[in-house]
Amino acid sequence: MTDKLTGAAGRAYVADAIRQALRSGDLVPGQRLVELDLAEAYGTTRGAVREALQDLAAEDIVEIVPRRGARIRAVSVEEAVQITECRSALEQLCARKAAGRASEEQRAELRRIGADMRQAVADGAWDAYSALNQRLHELVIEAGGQEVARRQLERLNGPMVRFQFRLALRPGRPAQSLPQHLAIIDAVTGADPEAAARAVAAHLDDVVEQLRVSAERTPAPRV
Amino acid sequence: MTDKLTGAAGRAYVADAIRQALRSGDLVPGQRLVELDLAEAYGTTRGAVREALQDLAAEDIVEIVPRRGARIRAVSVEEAVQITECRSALEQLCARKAAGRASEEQRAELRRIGADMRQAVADGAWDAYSALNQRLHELVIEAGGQEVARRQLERLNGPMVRFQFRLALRPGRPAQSLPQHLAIIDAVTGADPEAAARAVAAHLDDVVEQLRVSAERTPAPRV
DNA sequence: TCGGAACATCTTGTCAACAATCTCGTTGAT
DNA sequence: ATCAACGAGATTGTTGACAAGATGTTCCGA
Repeated sequence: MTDKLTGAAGRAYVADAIRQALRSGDLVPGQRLVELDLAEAYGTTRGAVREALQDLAAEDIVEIVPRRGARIRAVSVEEAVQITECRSALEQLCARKAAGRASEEQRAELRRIGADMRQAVADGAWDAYSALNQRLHELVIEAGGQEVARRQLERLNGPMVRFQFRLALRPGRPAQSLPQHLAIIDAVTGADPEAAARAVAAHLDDVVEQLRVSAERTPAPRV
Repeated sequence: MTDKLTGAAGRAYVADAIRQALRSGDLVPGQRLVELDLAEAYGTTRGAVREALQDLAAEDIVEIVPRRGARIRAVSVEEAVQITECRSALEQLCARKAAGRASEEQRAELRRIGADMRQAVADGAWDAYSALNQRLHELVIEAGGQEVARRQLERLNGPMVRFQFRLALRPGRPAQSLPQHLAIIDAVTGADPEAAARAVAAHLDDVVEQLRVSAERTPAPRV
């Protein structure tokens, strides 16, 4: 860390750092992001920070209002629901394709993930479960070979980090979602496209449900 | 038009101008976009052009490679198919919602569009038909109230302009798509969510089919 | 005490010049 | 004739300074 991270390198670095800070809760929605502060904090130039903020704005993670700077965008429950519905539509597509064209290796990895998930829930290993969950979704998208859908889903997930961690915390949540995940795995490895789509839809409908319930119990996010 | 269009104004202006130029065929895939040339052509500064290019890159319309500048991105047929499949997934979602919650005004406008489309095909009024087609898709999204899906669909359509115009040119195309459009309208106005989703899926499956056929007849786009 | 006008400060937007890199045509050797 | 090395010109990347707008503070009058 001798030299300043400048230009393109700094741009990616700052963007990643902010995404990370959001995940870990160091940044909260509504918080102002002052270019010069960030530049000093991360050892870059204002230019690099500026471009990083543009990138994050394109991902709908921050909101830039002219002459007033950038702030972390707050995502309403209603918007989180819509995002999840879009995710559902796109992941159904991927799962359908994956059921039809996944390689034998991919099906094997899916089965392995299923077994590991059972184990993780039995052990109460929530971090491991969460990682497996993520890998499962990735693998379905990858096996579906839908590059375009993958990009869309990435964008969709950007603003959701805040909600995801609220959801994962709910007690009993892993036990509830486990059978849904296993159903997805069974359908894809069983080469049944329609069942795969239905399983994904059922899982994400449940996530929507959980979002709505969590909205009632949690105070509205501050702006 | 006395003064230079500077800053944010120029940025939006240049981005729009490039999108327009792409639609009208003045720019072709692979073409280099030199910052200084564009700045002079549109009467702006290099800075504004630079930012406009970043925006277009975020929309996947241009491709920026470091130190080598921006060029119009070429979209392969395979990618166009994937884009259309994603569109299908998202528009099915919107149509389902629209069937359930469209206002009476919106249903009335849909019926009107249907009638106008019949007329346009009967008259051979292809420009009018194309405009009605666009309005139909917009209206379904709007009636569905899916703001998130709308944004996603906008992004999706950016790189497709080139293919869209190739498709619309095919003789007999309007006559072929008319019944599909009418089926969508009937399902939405008839408040039948599943039929609406099926109708949208059928329409876009046909578009995928057309894309594949057109790929066989048209030489591969130059890079 | 409250409202608001004038001011000081902070922050973002813009530009022009400079630096770094790439492209392409030329030259010279094999 | 082919190829590689070279160099001039073209093009993008980066920086620092300045301009312009927003925010917050102080102070005065009612």
